[in-house]
Amino acid sequence: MRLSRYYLPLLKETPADAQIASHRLMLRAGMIRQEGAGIYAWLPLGFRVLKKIEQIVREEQNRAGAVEMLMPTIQSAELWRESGRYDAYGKEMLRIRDRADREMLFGPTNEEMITEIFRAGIRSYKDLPKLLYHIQWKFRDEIRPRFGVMRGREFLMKDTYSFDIDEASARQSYNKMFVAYLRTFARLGLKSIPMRADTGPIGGDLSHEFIVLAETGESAVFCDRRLVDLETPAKDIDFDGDLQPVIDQFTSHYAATDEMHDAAGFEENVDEQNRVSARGIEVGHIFFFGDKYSTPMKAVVAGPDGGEIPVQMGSYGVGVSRLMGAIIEAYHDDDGCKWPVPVAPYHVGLVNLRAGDEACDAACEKIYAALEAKGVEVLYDDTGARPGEKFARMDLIGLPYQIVIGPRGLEKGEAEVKSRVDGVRETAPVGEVSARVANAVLEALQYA
RNA sequence: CGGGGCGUAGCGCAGCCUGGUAGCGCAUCUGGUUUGGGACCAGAGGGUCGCAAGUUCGAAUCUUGCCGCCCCGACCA
Repeated sequence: MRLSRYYLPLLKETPADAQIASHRLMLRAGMIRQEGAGIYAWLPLGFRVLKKIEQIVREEQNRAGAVEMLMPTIQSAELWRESGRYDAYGKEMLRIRDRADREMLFGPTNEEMITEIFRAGIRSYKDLPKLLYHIQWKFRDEIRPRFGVMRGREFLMKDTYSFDIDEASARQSYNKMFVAYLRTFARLGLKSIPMRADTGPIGGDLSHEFIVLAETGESAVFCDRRLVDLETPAKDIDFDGDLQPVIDQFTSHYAATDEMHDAAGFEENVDEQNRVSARGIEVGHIFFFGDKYSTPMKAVVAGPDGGEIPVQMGSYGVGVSRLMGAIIEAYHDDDGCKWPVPVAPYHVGLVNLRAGDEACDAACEKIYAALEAKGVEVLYDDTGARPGEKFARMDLIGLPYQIVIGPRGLEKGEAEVKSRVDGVRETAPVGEVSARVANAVLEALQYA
């Protein structure tokens, strides 16, 4: 993409409303624009990152055996009356009416709808288990939206729903999502820590929040350092095999958010040097809730003996748009974002220091074409801006690699390559620079 | 929802207390000089002062109501 054709409204000054780094940088780097309290438009640069996060989430869901679909954002009140949540949900639910004065709502989640869809198509225990998901915009009329996309009212969420014949089978579904989440967050460059979450009135131990450690996190968290060092399950893990050992590994050490924290237990069970007290961002939440919806909504299947059995359900959410904020919180410095390659809006920023100069233009065009041919995504700064401004904005938007072409270097046949993550700058022969950078990018994408 | 604050040019702000020509920096446009870390000179354009009502000869400024946004707390991906 040529910057001259792009829409990239950068802000030189720090927006007064933005309190945390990710919000500030998303506004400054022209990735989002606020359209209302907790409501954001996704500008081209931010949209690309959002789509990449979404795609990684999708790939890991598919790998775990979940099946993608898409449910609408608008739902009817009728459905929610069946589960009893229409009245219970309160003011967080945005309620609207259509022209016939029918009560509708903008979905804050989809348990009711997926249950309705499930019961319409499944009759027998032989058709179980089922694992369905979608990635769709949600609206929750939060009392206090804040921190940009970290707590928006409208947000993009991946929500999966599991349907099983009994609790043992449901646990396997739960474990699949548990492993899928560990892999998803790792691929996004994040260290996530599963923490036992409050299961509410249902009880049991089948609810975990996935927390990313970050100074600006909304909740205080406590965990055992050994958890942080555990290895992410490999991509060839057998999702239909016994996942329990992996889950046990990740749940055997102390980890709790402040509402579940037991200070005495923490000190008793965790050596002092392994105690981590930090702040975290909740990026995922998995939950088993049994027949909470299937019984009132009559989502039943015929069992082996012909009797009706309410299905055992679970739901599994990932805050896709929130993840973007979490990634920036983890990867930035004073100058801007430092995108990990897999989610970077473009892999390479090609900086033409003297647009209009024949030699510079020609060298840039050649590199641009060579990189694109290899599948490397390039944002080519072909504008007439001054060098200082070009450097500053490349650092701000934080593409992993910058290739700098200027008259000074060209005289010696050299290009400069800067790695945004570590700030290391190297020179390379102009003829080799595209191959060298392409290799680095493609290697970083291998992880998947 | 309770507490605090803000709304003036695209962005960041001053002016308001003490009513009287709407201002500054950045950005934008034109011309010129520049060009390896957010340039310089000269000129120009751009404003329903959040909305409405009231007080007044006169309101960005005072009063009332409404709307929007931000921050702190209880809830959430």
